[in-house]
Amino acid sequence: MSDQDYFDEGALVGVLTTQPLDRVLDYKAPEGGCWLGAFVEVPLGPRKVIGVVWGPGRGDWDINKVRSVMRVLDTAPMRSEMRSFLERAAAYTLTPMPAMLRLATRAPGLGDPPSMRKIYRRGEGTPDRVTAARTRVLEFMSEYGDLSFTLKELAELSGVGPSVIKGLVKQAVLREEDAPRDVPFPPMDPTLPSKELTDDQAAGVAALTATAKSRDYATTLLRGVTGSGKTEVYLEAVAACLAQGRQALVLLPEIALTAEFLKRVEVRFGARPAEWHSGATMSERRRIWRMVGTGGAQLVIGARSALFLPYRDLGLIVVDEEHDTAYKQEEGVLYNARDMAVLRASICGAQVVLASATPSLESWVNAEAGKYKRIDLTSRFGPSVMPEMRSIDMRAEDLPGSRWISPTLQSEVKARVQKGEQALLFLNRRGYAPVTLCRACGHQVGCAQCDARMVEHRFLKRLMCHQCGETTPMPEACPSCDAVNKLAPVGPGVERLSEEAEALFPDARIAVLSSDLFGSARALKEQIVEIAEGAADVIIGTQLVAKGHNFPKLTLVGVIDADLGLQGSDLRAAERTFQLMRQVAGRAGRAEAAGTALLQTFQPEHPVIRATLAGDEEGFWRAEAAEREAAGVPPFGRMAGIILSGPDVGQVFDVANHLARNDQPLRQIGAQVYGPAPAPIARIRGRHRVRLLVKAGKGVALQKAVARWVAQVRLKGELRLAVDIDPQSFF
DNA sequence: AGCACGCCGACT
DNA sequence: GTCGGCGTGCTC
Repeated sequence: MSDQDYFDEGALVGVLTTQPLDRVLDYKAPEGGCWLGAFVEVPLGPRKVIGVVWGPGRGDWDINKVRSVMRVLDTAPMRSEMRSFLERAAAYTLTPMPAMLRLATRAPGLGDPPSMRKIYRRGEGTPDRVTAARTRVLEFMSEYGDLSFTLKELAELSGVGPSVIKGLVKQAVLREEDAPRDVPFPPMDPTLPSKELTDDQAAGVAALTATAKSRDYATTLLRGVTGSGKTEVYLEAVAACLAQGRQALVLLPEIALTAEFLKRVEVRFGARPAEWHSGATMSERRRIWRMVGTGGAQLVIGARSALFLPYRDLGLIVVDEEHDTAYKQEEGVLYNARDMAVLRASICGAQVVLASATPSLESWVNAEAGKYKRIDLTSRFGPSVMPEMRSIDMRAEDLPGSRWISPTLQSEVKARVQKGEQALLFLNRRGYAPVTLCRACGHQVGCAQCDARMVEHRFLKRLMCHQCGETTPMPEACPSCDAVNKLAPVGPGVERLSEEAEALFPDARIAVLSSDLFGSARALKEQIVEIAEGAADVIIGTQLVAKGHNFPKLTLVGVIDADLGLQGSDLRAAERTFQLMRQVAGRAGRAEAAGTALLQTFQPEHPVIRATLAGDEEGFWRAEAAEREAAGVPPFGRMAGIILSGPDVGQVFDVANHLARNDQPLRQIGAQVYGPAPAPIARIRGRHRVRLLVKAGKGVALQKAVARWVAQVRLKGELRLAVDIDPQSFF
């Protein structure tokens, strides 16, 4: 610690708290002084709050009102890497620092003294009677007695009930002691043997190990289809990192955090890692938070928020299934864990491994540009097995305007159900946002003001653009081919699709899988497991893909609307369709029955559709990249979403319109603003939500311009404004 | 975020 | 009279 990091008693220090005040507050250092990064308790109005010493005080507050830090907490100070990470993440996502600090202090009882628990040790006494159960406990204790166990652990591990333990305590055969609850995690052993590696796995491991030894920042895209052993490869990167004495973090989409995965980790390293997820109890969270800070946890397996734990020396972050949309936090602080992992690693000199069978286009472009290294694993089962893939030309199908399952797809589904197999009807989109399309010529009605598609709003009898808010009356005839009464909304919500499926397949068990329908990721995960085991014949879903689940009975995938995303309303729709195809390919290779994938499309000749059907990954990415580059959208341009919300629609729109009109700060960087338009979820808990979309060139200072732009409005009352840099969905 | 202050309706 | 509704504003 340098002199500048220490503050003598009475010196002015700046303290960052989690209170939403827009500045660091001045306090006097307490008796005994304090230091940069120290967690402190400070008085704020009538309350005590927790904060972090962020630097010297500014001295611009009335000195008579400046109060003293009450105490320095008995917690490892926040390291300078962590402070810069939070500052840079805040600047990137335009998040106020207090909200950022809240993310980083998501552990309960930070200010409490260490909590204690009872542990059991061998005592002096001898049992009055020797029973089989007592013998088991004593044998267990003589072998492992120098470790400490709680009542529950000791009972379970020696195979007796808790009353047996209590009985032995009474006779002083065992001794009850108080011990701190937050104890280090068992050490990981990186020297245990790995699984046998194939040549290309070994080459990948060698490359990642070399990077780990350099202790420099680097990001590697690890591509490998299902069954290619990418988990084995990145676990060796973890081993190399642990062998360097540094900590490692494996991020998984919440739903992929399974007992099965943890078992593999335990086999490789001989102990259970720390598990950080939404279901963790308060005391588990507290233990992990503390132990990560003191080095008592070497390996953390966690969901995205594990990125904000106070690691003492983080050397590796693995982002598994890096393409997964669950990495984007959509509430509160809006951040993408994959991007934040790269940021954090670049600050603390760690390496990042982005693992996926089907990388996001962003990562593919970064690897192509040489910003990321790239390791490709081929399947250990030979060339990847692709399902039989065909398009269904919807222009040739006889289908009324209100239905979406074509006769061809319908008969294929029926055939599978009769054989006792499963079929998945995949809707590449969440929520209800239909596209207006001509069933005679396939023309999609586009917006005259921008390049998005028009969406029908039945109750208004108008078409609306969800990007810029433009509306027109519902036309009678197709603007392209003049056919009358052929315009129809396509892309039904999952609920409407399930109604259609129930009518078409009355004897089949139909399950709807949509994240909107489940309260928690856990409930969704349970449902997925049941379905995988055969609890449904027809699955209707938007997102069960890419979660690492195996569906042995699934032999048919029908993509209801493969065209979504080909015209700009949801950038990633084509990407997700392609990822789904690859996932199905992986499953078809393992299941006994051959897989078939059918894409319903009005544009079978489109390059993206053709590459998807051909299973040509590089071709797909090149076609998709070309589309996005032409449209100037991410990753070839930058975007920001502004969501205004409040209980009064009119008021929300007024502010949004005011912002849209006063766009000078955006025009200065050549950015355009679209909207206001209803947000993806137009109303949440009685609050109306309206969105503005900003589109800018690649090299511009987007955040600064957006910050100056939104600073023009002062929000009164219930009105809220949130900025979403790099939004995931656009309509 | 909390919590106090403060200024108008239906209760003892 | 006064209990309490939640709008407005302050916290180093």
